[in-house]
Amino acid sequence: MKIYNSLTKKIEEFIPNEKGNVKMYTCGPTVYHYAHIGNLRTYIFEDILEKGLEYLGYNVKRVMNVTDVGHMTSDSDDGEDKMQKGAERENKTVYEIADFYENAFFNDCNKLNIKKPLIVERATNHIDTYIEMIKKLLNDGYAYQSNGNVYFDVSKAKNYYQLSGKNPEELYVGVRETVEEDKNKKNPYDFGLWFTVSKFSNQEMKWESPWGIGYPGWHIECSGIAYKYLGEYLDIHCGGVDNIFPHHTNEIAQSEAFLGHKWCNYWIHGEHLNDERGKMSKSNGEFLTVKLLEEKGYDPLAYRFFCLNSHYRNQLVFSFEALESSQNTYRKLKNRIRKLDRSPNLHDHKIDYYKDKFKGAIENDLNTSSMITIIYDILKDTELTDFSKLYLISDFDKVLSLNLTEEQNSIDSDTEQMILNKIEERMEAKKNKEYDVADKIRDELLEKGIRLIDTKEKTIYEIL
RNA sequence: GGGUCUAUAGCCAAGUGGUAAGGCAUGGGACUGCAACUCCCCGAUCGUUGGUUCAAAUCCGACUAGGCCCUCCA
Repeated sequence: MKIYNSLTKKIEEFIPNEKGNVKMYTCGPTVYHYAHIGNLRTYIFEDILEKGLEYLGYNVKRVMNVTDVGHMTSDSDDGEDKMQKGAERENKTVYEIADFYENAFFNDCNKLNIKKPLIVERATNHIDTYIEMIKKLLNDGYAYQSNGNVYFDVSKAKNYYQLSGKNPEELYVGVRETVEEDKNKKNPYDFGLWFTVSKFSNQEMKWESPWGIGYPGWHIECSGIAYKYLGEYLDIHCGGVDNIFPHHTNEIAQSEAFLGHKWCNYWIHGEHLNDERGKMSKSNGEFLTVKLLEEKGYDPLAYRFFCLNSHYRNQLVFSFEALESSQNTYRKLKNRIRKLDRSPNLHDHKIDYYKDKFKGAIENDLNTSSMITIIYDILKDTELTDFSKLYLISDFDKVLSLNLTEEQNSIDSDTEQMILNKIEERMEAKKNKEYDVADKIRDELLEKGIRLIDTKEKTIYEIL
């Protein structure tokens, strides 16, 4: 499989440390608010990556964290913890906030057919691991204490700038006016490993540590959880592109300093979803959630389809017009598949041909757009029986997860009888040329999600 | 200022050196009492410009435009 590696900035052949097994770590959400659909795009990409690897025969062990502490709104002295801020906003405890939004997050994932990773861990469950790591980093001279906090010393790290591709002389600190420098640091790029209560007195979540009561920095949690569940060597680490610097850069620095060797071979990042104005964010523009899409009448899977029609490394511009178009495509595609004859009649001489094609699309840096094209190729192929087509499409849907071969929604017999009666009534009206009556019946049923389809012989219906 | 990515029809997008996949939308047609659903037909020489090559959307250079990152972010 070929995949783009942010570390080397090249498309590379993927070779896991252990043949056939993949250790994959993906950064999870900070559960202080709902996820917007841009956040979710990254999780869709990671889901495809995981399922794609499995389709190719790999055994994937995937771990994800849930950040419920330590993620600051800024790195200066007066930075607030995002969770704390969320709790104050809603007048709840941070634990209540975490529970609520973690739940909401996985709910959204569920609607988008994003599989929950094998291991999902809260940051606050592993304080002892972070403390153990920080102790060693201090002991080995990679970290230092200053004014009650513990910082990682960036100047001690090897290749600190490799992933971000930055040049230390040209890095401007505080390019944005709102960013303030932390005076406790030796080097402006140093980052916090442990904060003490001395500075954040209103912090609700705090733990004992050798450096005083306090709480961990954001970056150490991912390194800690990855280390605890996946050991010393990682094959893949994912996240959104915005995490390349500083989050992933810092993870590499502290993990490799702690472990004493190279940690992760492949860094794979998903591009952002933009709107007409640029990057989508919670603070700028419309806050688009899965719930909102549903309220506007969109199927969450149409959004998944929209994302898959593009490439994970391409920025994608969201608009309701574009989503509408995807929903249309998605609906039509499912319609075509639904009309295939399900009676068993496997005709296999081209089955492997298409499976290989599909694998080729996965192996080509996760070319989801091509995967979808292959579905259309199959539908058009006159050398395949309907049954073979269904077999192939449902096989590919293990990766795509678009419910492509889902059967028509079923209804109970009472409803069915009601519909049949209405159709009968409408036929009568049509015979008598009472088109007003006929159209009214049609409209009423449509409102209930039942579409009448007039064919030459008779009228049939479809559940939407 | 530094870094990085992108540029293919109205929109999404494939293409990884051999004469431009696919989908949506639009238009035309079939079907219909009218529609809806469905089916059929129709569109681009690939940002600009040099170069390498028998051959380039595909490789190299320049230019132009745009996105993102440079301690909130997926």
